[in-house]
Amino acid sequence: MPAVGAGPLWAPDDAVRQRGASPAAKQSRLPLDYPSLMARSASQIRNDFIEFFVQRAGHTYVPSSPVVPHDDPTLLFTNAGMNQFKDVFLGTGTRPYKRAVNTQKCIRAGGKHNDLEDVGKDTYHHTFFEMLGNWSFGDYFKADAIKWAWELLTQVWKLDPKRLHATYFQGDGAENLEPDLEARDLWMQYLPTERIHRGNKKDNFWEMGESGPCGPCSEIHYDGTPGGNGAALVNQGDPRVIEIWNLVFIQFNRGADGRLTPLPAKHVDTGMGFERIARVIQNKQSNYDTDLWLPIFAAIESHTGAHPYRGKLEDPVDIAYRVVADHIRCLTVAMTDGARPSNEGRGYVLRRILRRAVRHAHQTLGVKGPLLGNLVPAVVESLGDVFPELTKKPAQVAQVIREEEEGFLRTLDRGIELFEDAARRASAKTIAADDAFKLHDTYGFPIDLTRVMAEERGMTVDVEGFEMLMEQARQVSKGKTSEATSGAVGGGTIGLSPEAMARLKAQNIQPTDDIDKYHGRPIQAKIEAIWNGSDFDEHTDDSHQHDLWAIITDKTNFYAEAGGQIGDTGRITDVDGDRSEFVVNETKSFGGFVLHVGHLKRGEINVGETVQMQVPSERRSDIRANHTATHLLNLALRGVLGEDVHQRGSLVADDRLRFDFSSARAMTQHELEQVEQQVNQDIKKQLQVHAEAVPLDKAKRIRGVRAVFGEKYPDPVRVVSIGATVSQILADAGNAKWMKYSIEFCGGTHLSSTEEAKSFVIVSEQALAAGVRRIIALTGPAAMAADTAGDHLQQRAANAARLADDLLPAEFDDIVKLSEELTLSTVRRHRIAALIESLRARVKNLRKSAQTAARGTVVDQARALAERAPGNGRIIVEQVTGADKDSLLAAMDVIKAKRPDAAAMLLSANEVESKVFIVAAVPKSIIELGLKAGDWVRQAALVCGGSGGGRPDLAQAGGKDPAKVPDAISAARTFAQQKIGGA
RNA sequence: GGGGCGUUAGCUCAAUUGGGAGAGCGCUGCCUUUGCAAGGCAGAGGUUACCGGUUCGACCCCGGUACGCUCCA
Repeated sequence: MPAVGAGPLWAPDDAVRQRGASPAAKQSRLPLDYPSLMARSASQIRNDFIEFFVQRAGHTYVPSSPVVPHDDPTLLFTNAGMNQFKDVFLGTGTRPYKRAVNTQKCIRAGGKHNDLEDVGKDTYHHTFFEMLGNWSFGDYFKADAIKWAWELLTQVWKLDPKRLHATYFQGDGAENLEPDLEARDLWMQYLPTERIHRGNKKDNFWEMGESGPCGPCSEIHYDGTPGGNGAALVNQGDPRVIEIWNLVFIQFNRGADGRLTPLPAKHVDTGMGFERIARVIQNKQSNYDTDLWLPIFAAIESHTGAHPYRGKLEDPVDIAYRVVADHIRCLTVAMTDGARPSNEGRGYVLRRILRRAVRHAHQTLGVKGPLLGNLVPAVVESLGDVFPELTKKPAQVAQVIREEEEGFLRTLDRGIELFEDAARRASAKTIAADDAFKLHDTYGFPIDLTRVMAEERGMTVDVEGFEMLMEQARQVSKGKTSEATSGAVGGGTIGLSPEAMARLKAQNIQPTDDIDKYHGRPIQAKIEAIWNGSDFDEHTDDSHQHDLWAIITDKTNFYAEAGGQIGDTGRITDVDGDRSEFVVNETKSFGGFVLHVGHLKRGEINVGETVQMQVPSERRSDIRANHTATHLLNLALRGVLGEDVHQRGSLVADDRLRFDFSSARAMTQHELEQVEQQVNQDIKKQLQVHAEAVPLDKAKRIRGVRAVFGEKYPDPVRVVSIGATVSQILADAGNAKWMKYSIEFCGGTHLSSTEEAKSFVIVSEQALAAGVRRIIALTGPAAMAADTAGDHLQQRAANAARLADDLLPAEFDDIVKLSEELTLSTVRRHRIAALIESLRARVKNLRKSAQTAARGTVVDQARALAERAPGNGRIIVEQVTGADKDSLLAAMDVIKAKRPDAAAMLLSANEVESKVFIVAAVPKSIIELGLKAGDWVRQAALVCGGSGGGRPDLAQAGGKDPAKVPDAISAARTFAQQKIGGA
C-alpha cells in the first residue's frame, strides 16, 4: 500500500491510470493536509469520496442518474447507486469504463423500501438520500475493494480503526454456498478477528431481485458507543453501532429456476449512505445534526416562526423540522427530474410525502397557507452544486408544490365537514370505526388527524376497528391482484433471460449481425438457436404449430423493436420457400441477440440450417414513412413552439406515429396548423434522408442535434439527417444553420426521400401528464384519407347552414356524429366544430319550438275533451294524437285545472315507434273511493303490452301495441267504473 | 395492479321504492326603495360526464368508458 505522506493524499495507483476527471476535481483540489477532520463539511466529505476513487484508483466519475427511472418500469424510484448500471450486471449493456464512482440521488418511499413513516421519528431515516458508491465492472474484485475502503476510512477520513468492524458471508447450507473466506482473510490484514463477524444470508448475501446477478457482501460497521466496546451490537439494529458501507461482490447469477451459476465477469458494487457517513465523520448523534441541513432548517425557521431546530428526538417541533426538511428535499429532487404528484404510482408516493410534510407544518409549526414551495430555494442552495439540474427550473418546481399544497388544504377542509357529520352520528363519544375508515379510505382524511380532532372535543376514535377494516381492505386488494396476475397468461410473447443469454455466449454464439435491417431486402441467414421460452431446441416442426418460438440467426434483415420503432413482422422460410414457413409476429432484441418470435406454420426448422428471411415491404415502408415524419415533426415543433420542446418518448408503428414532448400548455389551433403545414412542406420538398455512424463526442458537437434526455447512446452513434448529408454537417458542426435541419441520433429505418411520406396529418394533441403533451399523427394513404374525409365533412357542415328548417336537425345530428367518429386532422376537426357551434343555437330553437307546437296541439285536444265531457262525468278516458310523455303530462294539467273532480286518463299511440303512452290523474276524493292512478294505469297498459305505475294521484305507463289502444280504453273505463260505482 | 367515492343550471349542492329535474347564490328584465344595505315580481339557463343494457318508464338499477378525488400494493 502506498504511504500517505508528502504529496497528494492519495497518489494514483501505479497499476491504474486516471481515466476521467470529475467535475468536483476541477472545482476544488483537496488541501495536502487538514488539521481537523472533525470540521469537514458534508460537501467536502462528498468530494473526498469521489476524488479518492477518481485520483487514487482511476475511477470515472459518473453523474447521478435521475431519481425517476425512465427506462425501468419495475422501479418506482431510483433506490440504489447501482440502478443505472443494472444493464451492465445483467450483461445487456456495456460502458466505456471499467471503474465508476458517483453519488447517486436515491428515494426510498413506497415500494419494497418504504422509509416514509419513519422519517422524523429517529435520527437516520430519509425519503431522499445520497448513496456514495464505487464500481468495478469485471475489473478489480474483493482485494482492491476492501483495501480502498479501509484506506479511505482510516487514512483519508482518519476514522478510529478500533471502532471499525467488518462482516462477511457465513455461507448457506440450503443453497450449497461456501462461506466467503476470501473476504474474511482479506479483512484479517486490517482488523483483529474479534472485529470480523460472520453474517447470514439475510445480511450478507445481496440479490438484485428474484433472479439475476447476486453475491456475498461484506459490510463495514462503525461503533459509536462511548467506550468503543459495541462489538456485540453489530447487526443488532442498535443505533449506536451502524453499518456505514456495504461492499457487494457480484459473482453469481440466479436463474429463473433459482439455481446459482458463477458469472464469467465478476463485479463490485458498493454503497455508502452519504448522510450517515457525514454524521459519523462530523461525530454527531444524528444525521440531521450535520451541516448539510442548515440552509433548509434556517428556511423553515424563517418561514414558520418556530423556535430554532434543537435536535431533540421527542420534541414535536424538532420532529416536524426533520420531516419537512427531509420531504422537501425529496420533493424538489423528484420533481426536478420530472415526477409530478398524482393519484397513482410514483406520483402518488410524492403526494403522500407532500401531505405528510404539510400536516406537520400545519399541526406542529402552525403554518396556515402553503409553505413547502418557499423552501425549494434552500434545497437548491444545499444540493445545487452536486446536482446542477436543480438550478434549472426551481421556480416551476416550487409552483407545482404550491398548487399541490393548496389542493391538499381543500381536501382537509372537505374532510373536516365530513368529520363533523361523523361526530354528530357518533354514539358514546366514540367515532365509529367505519366512519373513520371511510374518512381515510374514500376522502383521504388521515387517521391521526381524525384522532386529534376527536380529542379536541373530548371524543375518541375506534382505532382498533379502524385497523381491522384497513387490514380487510389490504387483503381484498392483495387477493384480487394475485388472482388477476395468475389468470393473465396469454399475451403471446417470449423474451430472453440473462441466464439464457449467458448460455448462448457459452456456446460461442455471437450477437446477431443486424446491419441488413436498414435495407430490409430478403437475405439468407443461418439458424443459430431455437428458443421455446424456457429452453433451447435443436429442431422443431409443424406438430408444434400453436407453440410460440423464437428463432435466433447469425444475421437478420428484421428490425427489432428499439428507439420507439416497433419490430418487424415477416416470414422465415427454407431457401426455396416451398417446404417450411415460420411466421414472425414480433422482433425483439436482448443483449444484441435478435429474437424472431412467432410460430411455425408448416414444415420444420433445424439449428444450422440456412433460411430465407423476408420482411414485407409495404409494412416496412409505412413504418419508414412514419419514422421520417416523426423527425420532421420534432423539427417543426421546435420551430413553432421554441427551443424548450424536448422529446419525451415516441412510438413509430405501421399505422400511426405518436410523439410525446415537454410543453407547459396545450398547443393552439394555429400552432397545430403551422406544424402540420411545415411537415407537409418538407415532404413536398423531396428532401433526401441521410444516415451515418459518427463518433459520439463528435456527433454531440453538432449544433441543434436532437437526442432524447436520459437516453444512453452507443459510440459511435448513428446520426440521421434530413436535407443535408452527415458529412456536410460534420464539416461545419458548430454552424447555427443546422438548427433548422432535422438531425437526430437514431437507429431506426427511414425513407430515402421525404416525398415518399406523401402527406402528414395530426389527428390528436392531448395532455399526457402535467407538462407533457402527446401528438398522434398519420402519413401516407391514411393521412390522405383523413384529409379527404375532412374536406367532405367540412363542406357538408358549411352547406347545412342553408338547409330548410325541417331538414336541418337530422343533418345536424349526422354531422356531429361523423365528426366524432371519423379520423380527421385536429385542425380540420376544430373548424368543423366551429361550424357545428354556429348551427347549434338554431337547431336547438327549432327543436324547442317543434316540441312546444306539438305540446300545444296536445293541450288543445285535452282542453276540448275537458269541455266536451259530460258536466258531471267523473271518469274521462280518451285518446289524443301526436303526444309523448311530456305533452301528455302538460295536457293532464289542463284537464286537472278544468275538471278538478274527475279521474282522467289520456292515451296516445305512436305507430312509427310502436309505442303507447298513458298518463292518469285521480283527485283525492276518488282515491278515497279506491281508484288509485297507479293501479288504473297499469290495467290499461297491460292490455297494450306494457306496464306502469306511479303515485296514487298521478301515474304513467307505456305499452308496445298501438292497435290495442281502443281495448285499453274500454278496459280502463270498466275498471274505473267498478272501483267507484259508475258516474 | 386492486378497491372506495364522485361527475346534475355559470357556481355550491338537493332530488324518498325507478314515476313531471329542484334550491341557494349568480345572471337578465321589471318594480319598490334609495343615505347605505337591500327588498319584491318575473324570466332565461339542463344531452343529469359519455356509451350500452334492464324496464312501459332510468339522475336513480346493471355493465363499460372518460375525467377527478382517495386508499392499498
